Amino acid sequence: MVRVKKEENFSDWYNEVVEENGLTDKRYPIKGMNVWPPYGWKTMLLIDAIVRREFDSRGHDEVNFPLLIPEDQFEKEKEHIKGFDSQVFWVTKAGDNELDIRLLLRPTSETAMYPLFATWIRSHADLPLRIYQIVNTFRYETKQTRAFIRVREIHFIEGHTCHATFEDAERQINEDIEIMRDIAKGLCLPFRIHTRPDWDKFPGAFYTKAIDTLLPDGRTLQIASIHQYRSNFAVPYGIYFEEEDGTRKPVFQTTFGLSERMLGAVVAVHGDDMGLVMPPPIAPVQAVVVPVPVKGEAGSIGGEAEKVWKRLSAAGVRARLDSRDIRPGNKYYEWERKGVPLRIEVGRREAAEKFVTAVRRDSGEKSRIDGASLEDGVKELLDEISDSLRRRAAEKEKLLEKEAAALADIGPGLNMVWWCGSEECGKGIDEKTGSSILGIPEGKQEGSGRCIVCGKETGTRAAVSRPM
RNA sequence: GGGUCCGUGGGGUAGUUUGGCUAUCCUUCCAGCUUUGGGAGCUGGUGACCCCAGUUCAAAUCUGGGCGGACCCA
Repeated sequence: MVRVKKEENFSDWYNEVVEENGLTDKRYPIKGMNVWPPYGWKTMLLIDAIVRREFDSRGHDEVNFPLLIPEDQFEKEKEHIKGFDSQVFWVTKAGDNELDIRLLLRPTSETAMYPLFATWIRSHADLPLRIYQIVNTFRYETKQTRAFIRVREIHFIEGHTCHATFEDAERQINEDIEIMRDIAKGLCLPFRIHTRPDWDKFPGAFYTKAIDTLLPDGRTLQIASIHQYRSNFAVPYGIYFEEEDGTRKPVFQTTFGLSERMLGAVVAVHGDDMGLVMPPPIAPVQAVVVPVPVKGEAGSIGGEAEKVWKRLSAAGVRARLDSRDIRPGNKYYEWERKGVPLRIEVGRREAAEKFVTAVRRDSGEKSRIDGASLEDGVKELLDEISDSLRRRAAEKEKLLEKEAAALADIGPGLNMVWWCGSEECGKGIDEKTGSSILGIPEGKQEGSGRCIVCGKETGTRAAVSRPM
């Protein structure tokens, strides 16, 4: 098998690395619907655990709504249905009978939840309502699919909130950004926030803020999005509440969506030519203990390695003992490809002198951890690896950002341009360069310049890139 | 929406043009021997022509349909 280098052919490298190291199995015979094997699923569950921790600790409650939505219920918000119409899976038959009211597989759960919200919310005392769910959603992608990044069955995390005022909904959006910061910290991923142009916002939304990450090939990947709905859904779905003065008003709503794309971004950003590099907070195996036996002492060295493994497990480190009867070099190779952050070697020297050898996946650096401080030493190293991954990713990301004064300057990476704000010029960039406007970046609106397309004076900066 | 190409063990492939022997090689997996501080070696073994129909003495190979996949253009 020819190994592909990451910088030479990112696309092939990605496909190979996710499939060969047990993150996904693409052999299931439906396009865009892949199997989660144990290693990949465990990683996703660890990401989900961080998500749950961040939502729960801020008072959001987890729920679970049905997969199927009746057609009439789906169709109440006109923009929304228009946006999803072409990619909905339908259930039209049950057994031999045609259904009177067709059912669809949720492409997202607004229209499943909102009729219930209308019954849950009576008065201002019921607000804010803040819930989320982690479920699979379905979208019939016709374009090329890619593991974790473009799929038809999506591992989706959706937060939904209802508020008494627009301002309170805006506060929620700021909190969503905080939640995103904390989740991204666990993934060791940098990200940027872009307010999407009007023609690219979520169907039915008032506005959309997207969380974008730069991939090493200079494209961008949207890993999350935050939507302000105002009362666009509350009115058609009848989600009204009674104010203290007795007046009846529609609620203000927001949503926050995340998905397995986060895992795709982790693979793309941190991986290298040897394979995966798993950030310690989400690594299914944080440290693998490998005995290095010599003739006649295999038994005692194996025993030492087992003790090390048990101590680490007891201390809360996700550790694994690899006692298979194959040569140590073979084990190193396998676990490196799987991206395990730390390898702990226990051989004759270690056993005799009461220490272990730790080898970092991110840098290859070897160090000696004294037996007495094994647990603390390993945890410290894992933290250092996380910090170093964050630093390295942020540095690489910064290199991908540049100024573009003319259309000809627009290339791979994140291009910062002046934009007059018109749809014509915005879409013109796409037509002429193949890159499109991601949106208005957070906190970069200073000074003024001439629109990169029409030359009109403007104070608006926009980020332009090729989306994945 | 329009077009092009492809489907051979778990993975990667040869063979298809010009129908014909026990379907090639690498890897994975299993067993034994052997070995163990960076992917060991030897021997043996398991395992495949996407599905249906047709042409033919004979189909992985040709024809039609289906299913699945990849790519290009709008």
